Amino acid sequence: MARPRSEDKRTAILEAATKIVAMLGVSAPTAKIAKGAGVAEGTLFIYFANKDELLNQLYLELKLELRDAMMPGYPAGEGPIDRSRHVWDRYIGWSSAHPLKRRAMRQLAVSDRITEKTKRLVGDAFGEVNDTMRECAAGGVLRHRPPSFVSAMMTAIADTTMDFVAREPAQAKRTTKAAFDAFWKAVAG
Amino acid sequence: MARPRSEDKRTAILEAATKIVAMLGVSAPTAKIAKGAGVAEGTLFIYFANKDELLNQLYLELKLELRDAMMPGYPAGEGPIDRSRHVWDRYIGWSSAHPLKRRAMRQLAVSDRITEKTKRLVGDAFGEVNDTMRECAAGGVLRHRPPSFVSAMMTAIADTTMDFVAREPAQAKRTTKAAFDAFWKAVAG
Amino acid sequence: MARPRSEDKRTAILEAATKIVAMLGVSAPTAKIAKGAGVAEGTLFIYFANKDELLNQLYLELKLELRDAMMPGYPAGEGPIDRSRHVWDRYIGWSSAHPLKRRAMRQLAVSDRITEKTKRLVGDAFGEVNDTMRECAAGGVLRHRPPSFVSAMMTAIADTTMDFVAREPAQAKRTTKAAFDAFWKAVAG
Amino acid sequence: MARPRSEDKRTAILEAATKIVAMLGVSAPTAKIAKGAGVAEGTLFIYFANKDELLNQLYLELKLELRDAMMPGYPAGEGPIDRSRHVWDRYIGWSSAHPLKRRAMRQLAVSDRITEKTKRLVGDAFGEVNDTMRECAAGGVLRHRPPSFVSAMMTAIADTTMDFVAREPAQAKRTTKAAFDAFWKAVAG
DNA sequence: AATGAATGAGAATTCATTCAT
DNA sequence: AATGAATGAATTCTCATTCAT
Repeated sequence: MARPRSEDKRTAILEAATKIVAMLGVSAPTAKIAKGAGVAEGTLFIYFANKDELLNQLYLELKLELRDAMMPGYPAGEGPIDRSRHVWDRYIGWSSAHPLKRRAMRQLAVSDRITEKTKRLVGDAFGEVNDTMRECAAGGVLRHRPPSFVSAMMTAIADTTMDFVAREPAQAKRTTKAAFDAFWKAVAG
Repeated sequence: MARPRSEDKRTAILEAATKIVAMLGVSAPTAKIAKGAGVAEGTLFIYFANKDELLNQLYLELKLELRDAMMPGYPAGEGPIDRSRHVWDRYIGWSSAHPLKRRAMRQLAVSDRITEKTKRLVGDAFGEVNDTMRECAAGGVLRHRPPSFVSAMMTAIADTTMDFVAREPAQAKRTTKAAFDAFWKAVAG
Repeated sequence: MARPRSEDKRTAILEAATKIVAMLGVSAPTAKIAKGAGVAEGTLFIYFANKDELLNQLYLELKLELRDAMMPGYPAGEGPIDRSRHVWDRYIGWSSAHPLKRRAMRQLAVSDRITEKTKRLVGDAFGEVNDTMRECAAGGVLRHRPPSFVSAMMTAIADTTMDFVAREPAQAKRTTKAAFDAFWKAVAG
Repeated sequence: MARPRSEDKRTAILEAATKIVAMLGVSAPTAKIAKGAGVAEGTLFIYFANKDELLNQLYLELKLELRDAMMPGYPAGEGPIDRSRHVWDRYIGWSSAHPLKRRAMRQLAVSDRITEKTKRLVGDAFGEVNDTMRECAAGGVLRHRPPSFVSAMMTAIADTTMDFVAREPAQAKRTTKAAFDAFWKAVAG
């Protein structure tokens, strides 16, 4: 297990892992992931000590990417509903644009292979998002709950929304609109 | 006639599967499930043709049990908020009382091993629950969405709630109360 | 393992075994044989102590049936070629009429599960057939070989013939005729 | 590059398979074959995708080896009986020298695991042998039959011969001689 | 560093046989 | 006697990980 040399290969492995985990779950064979990345089976273990480390890294990177997609352009000067809407739209937008990433993230989230440490790192990374959520929820029934609860609520509502959008794409606009209204009432109403 | 097939053993296998799947996911070995049920490895395949059938049956039974826990005592004569509250309380109550069942249900739900047929059976079984949800949502922003969407929303919000209750049991009451208020505003507000 | 009561059941098991062994080989499961015979899995072991005994009995019965099909109507008064032709025709006739029995017999013959004892019993049973063969071969190049060798030769030539007839049924008559001529030349020429 | 795939190991697996299949039939466990070859159980599946492929390859290689043993030194200039005798001697010689190979070949031939494709490849490979047989049979009763029929007849007669040689080795010479005479009369007489 | 052959501990099933009913 | 549920060893094949090249 020597020191890895190519950042490209690491990225290729993580991208292949996204696809394969999305499709086959966390029990996806490392050999398939390596093949998808265009590297040899053994090479994977140069970049990741073992499969668990790969899965944890993947989860972390996906979550960080999602976070990075949510904040830019945040309308700090606007009212809470606009700020909330911004976060919501970004979340829905990123998830719709990257269905495999979303599916992989979910598979990882329910698996027992994501360590507490990884979960903590993810929590830390979402500090800014949570702050935003706190502001949005400042006047609502959840104002005394931890901000991560509000974030989780948004994620839960948005994920459910996307499941239905996937089932009935024709209603996408209306479903998303209604779901945001519901979410807004939930946190701020 | 030979020994009759024992309902007790079938139940024991399903109960063991609940525990093991909750802990290890759908890749839980059938050998461990059989051992947990106190039967031989081969016996499992007398009661379930293969692992997929076991997983589908388990999912169906858990969902039916949850449904049966939700409806009794439904206050049909009361106003929507009370009726809604009834369903919510029952859902939270059952899930808190059976954390392993809830966890197993989730593992199964995100796996790709639950067939469309099983999903349809579950959907049919929740007809009454969905009717209730439709009534509750009649005046809210989700009134034009399918009732199963409202049900799914409640499940999502309640599941998120329970995750936080599990993390901070001291705040259970307050968290649950606030979450119900949020849910109520979301669907009826 | 009590004493079996019904000869019908024994026969049913052997008949089912013929079909199943013909189709699946000697590794055919006893459960399938029992099902084919319309009896319970355990019943098979009342009539046959174990699978090996079933297979040996089956082999013996098939061979005896074949023998019984070959001798009746034997034209003792005719010349050797007619007598030989009689045996040949009977063998071809029986095998064509009972392709499953023939196939089962072959599967059993090449398996390692037929004991020496069974083989000896079969050899003894073919005494009369062998005597006939000795007479037929009396003037030929095989006259100093054991008569069972001549029998085996006929079986080998006839089996090969039937394989080709099965492949090209349109040529059945001509193939069979030519093969008999070849056989006759081989043993008597 | 990693270790290259070793031709030695492939050969060792096929040789072990020959022994084990000869003794136990096609139901011989792959684990035993691997052990016999001195490789790990999993290694077998690097060289052969699955058991069926192993069995088909084995059958093909044995048949090709037999063919290669039959033709060298073919006395093209001699008369038909000498040419025929050459093929016969080579067949008997190879089969006597490699009883396990012969037994394995038979087990495979009667099993249902040899695909049509493999059978066709074998048939193609025996084109030259069949041509020889056609010439030998040109003046006999089988002259209008397909040459593969004559080949099959020779194989059948020779196999029967070897069974008897195995039973009475003291008579080997005489039995083989008489059997060839019989064969010659059959095809050319 | 990169490769992919090699390993062997499982994984899901199957099946001959036993035994409670 | 007859049944078929119960058993658990055996079977084929997979896969994370190691290591010779």
